[in-house]
Amino acid sequence: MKQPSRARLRTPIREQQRLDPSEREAIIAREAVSFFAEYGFEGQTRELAKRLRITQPLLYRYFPSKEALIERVYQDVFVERWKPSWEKVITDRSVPLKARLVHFYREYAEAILTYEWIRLFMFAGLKDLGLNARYLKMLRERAFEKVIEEIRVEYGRPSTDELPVTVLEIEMVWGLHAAIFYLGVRQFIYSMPLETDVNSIIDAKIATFLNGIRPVLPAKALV
Amino acid sequence: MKQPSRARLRTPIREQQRLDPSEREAIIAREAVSFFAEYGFEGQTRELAKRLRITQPLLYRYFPSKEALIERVYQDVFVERWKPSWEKVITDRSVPLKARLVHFYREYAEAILTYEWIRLFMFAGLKDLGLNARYLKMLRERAFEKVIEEIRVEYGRPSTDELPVTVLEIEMVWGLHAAIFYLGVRQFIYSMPLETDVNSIIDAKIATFLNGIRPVLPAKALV
DNA sequence: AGGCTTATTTATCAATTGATCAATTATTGG
DNA sequence: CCAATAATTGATCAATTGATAAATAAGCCT
Repeated sequence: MKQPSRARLRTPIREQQRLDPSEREAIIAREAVSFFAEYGFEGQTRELAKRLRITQPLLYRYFPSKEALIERVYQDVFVERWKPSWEKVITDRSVPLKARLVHFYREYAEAILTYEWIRLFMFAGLKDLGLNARYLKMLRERAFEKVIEEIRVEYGRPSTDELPVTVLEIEMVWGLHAAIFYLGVRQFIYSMPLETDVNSIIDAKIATFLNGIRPVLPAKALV
Repeated sequence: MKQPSRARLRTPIREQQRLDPSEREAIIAREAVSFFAEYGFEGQTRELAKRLRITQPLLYRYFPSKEALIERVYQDVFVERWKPSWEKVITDRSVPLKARLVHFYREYAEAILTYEWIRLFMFAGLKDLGLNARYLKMLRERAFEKVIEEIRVEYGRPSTDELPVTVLEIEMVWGLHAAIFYLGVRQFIYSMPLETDVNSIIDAKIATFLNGIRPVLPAKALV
């Protein structure tokens, strides 16, 4: 942080030190996201400290344990990156349904198709913890079920209040979700660069999805 | 470990010991598959030994290192479980195309939609090693490209020899693959039991796939 | 039965690794 | 400029963990 007051300032050999606690904490959390995404949660605290150019015990000044740091990573990646506005995008009936879905899924894909999100989510799943099930329950309530309700309305079918979402309907939405998620898996877990534009794939999948879901929608209500 | 030779034989409290080397090796390899699938490759050799009811150094009698044992696991799961007969199923033109695809994908799904296969594949991917890219290259050559060739023939399009597989075509196949694979992810990584029959999902996905791929096939050849 | 081969165990090493605590030093307020 | 606060480091602990070597003992062969 400090530049020796009277030293000739060539290349600043030493970088800053003694940061403001809130700043240091943010820096550690940010680097931890990148670090654990790369090495998994078995990544060593010493290695993380080295990347941060600090000593390993300093981590424990800011986080009581490695587990607490990992919890922070979950929070920053899986909770903070969910945008509540997406729920409004899905349900805004002043916009055509297909456009809404394209809007939502493009933005959602942009949020989760990152090295950090995809790998951390998979690491978390393999470790269990129930984090994934919890996240996907949230996703189902805030997105999947809303999508189905909007489709029901669009095609004049019974509301999901009258007739709960069926297994087949939810399975169709899962299929769309799988297609998007798998793009991330190919890139960031299999290290296979995509040869196509993500948005165009998403658009195509949504078109296929909207066609495919019609046959599995419940019959029109008897008014 | 030993059963006193003249002891009255009630419940055989201790099991056998001093197995034939080939048998012991097979037992270790089998348990290692299950063990690493559960805990990942950071699972400890002592823990594995405990599950095998043997001591940890004995593992090193049969495998020179932990890494060698992991290689064996890869071999047994990813190489041995691929059935060459599948390639004949795909290309057997005495059978209708859709039936062939259903046949292949159902059997393939049965092979990979297991706790061991799905989790080990994901663990391997996160660790890198290029194993996944290698496997998927094999899958592309032995299955994906054959599938596309058969579809081309079915619809009277140019052979993949004349006109190589296009990005859009392969992307369609990836989509089908993703749908199947993701069923395994939901079950064995997210611990979310499926509410539907796998085969019926596969059948539906194949139907959708065959519809969706028509528009992306290259134009008919000018004969 | 007895001895020999070798499968298996016991003991142990060296390197890691999460965590703790006291010493150090950068920075601020007076 | 100096002293107090506290951010940062150095030293170190205890538990793990992959691996090795010597001791033990199971079971086959004659």
